[in-house]
Amino acid sequence: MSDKKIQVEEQRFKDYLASRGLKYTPERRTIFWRVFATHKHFEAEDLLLGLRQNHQRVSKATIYRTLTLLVKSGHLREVIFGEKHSHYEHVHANEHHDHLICSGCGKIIEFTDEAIERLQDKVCLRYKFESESHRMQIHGLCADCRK
Amino acid sequence: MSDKKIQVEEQRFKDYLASRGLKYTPERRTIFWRVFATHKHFEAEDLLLGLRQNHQRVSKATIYRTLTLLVKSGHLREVIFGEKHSHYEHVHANEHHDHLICSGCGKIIEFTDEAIERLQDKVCLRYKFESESHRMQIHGLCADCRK
DNA sequence: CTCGATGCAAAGTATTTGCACCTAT
DNA sequence: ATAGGTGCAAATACTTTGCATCGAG
Repeated sequence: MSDKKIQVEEQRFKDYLASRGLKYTPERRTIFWRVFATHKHFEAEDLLLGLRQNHQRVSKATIYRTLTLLVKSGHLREVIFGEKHSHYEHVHANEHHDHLICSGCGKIIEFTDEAIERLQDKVCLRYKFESESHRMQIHGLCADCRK
Repeated sequence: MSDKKIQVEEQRFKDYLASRGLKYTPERRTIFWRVFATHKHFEAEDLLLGLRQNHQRVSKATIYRTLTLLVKSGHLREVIFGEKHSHYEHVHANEHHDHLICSGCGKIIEFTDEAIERLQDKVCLRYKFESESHRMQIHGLCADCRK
């Protein structure tokens, strides 16, 4: 994502906060920019370490509190990959993807498949179920690890 | 599942244990039968409470240790429904199903869809990925909760 | 009789919360 | 000025582990 686009997102975040009387503090800005500085999935711990290496010290509590806000504001999505802690990824409008998770090297490959999306909608219809979100994960070995 | 079938599974479990020099203790038998006495998804805590109500006291540690064994022996499958703790379900040979999870009442609806399964295989081919297992979950509102 | 199993309590992980002090608005 | 935010340490929730004792094979 370009800096330009990140700034647009940042404004959306500021607006979100302002609209409910919350504040855009230096800590929140620091976390916001670190989160959008990378495009990989990450965990709370990764974020903490990344900030430390940049000599930007923010407490664990604030990181968790801010991640929660970023999920509520629609900037992040929480994903659980069979582990007991959360992973986060950016939300990109109009794009849904699923994951292939390699049990060999831990690599996470994203893919999109329109046909699967449509079939999921059909399943919902069949059960009169109103879908809010969905996720699909395939665990196995990636091409490299199969060799 | 009929008692007859459960006994067959129990034998498989005994064999599994025997084959690696492990023992079929009264505690393990107690847990085994409770696990197969119901067909719903359950959590470690449910199991503990269920046993308590039956005046069968088994320690939490043993429950966790035995659940791990039942997963390894292929009797149970571990599923995570967006919460941070595990849910378990029986493994039935040759049957794979996915889940609709109602965010209103917490109900979990199982469904199978052959077309989706086939498309998942195609995705794996596309990425030269060797699938070991997969799961799909759709979160939303069930028919009852939509009213 | 022996090695694995059990219960308990303590230790781990990942995350949340209470509180006194601080600061963006 | 004041409601909301921060860091810290303690609390929580779920699960695992160390250890002394027990019991299945």
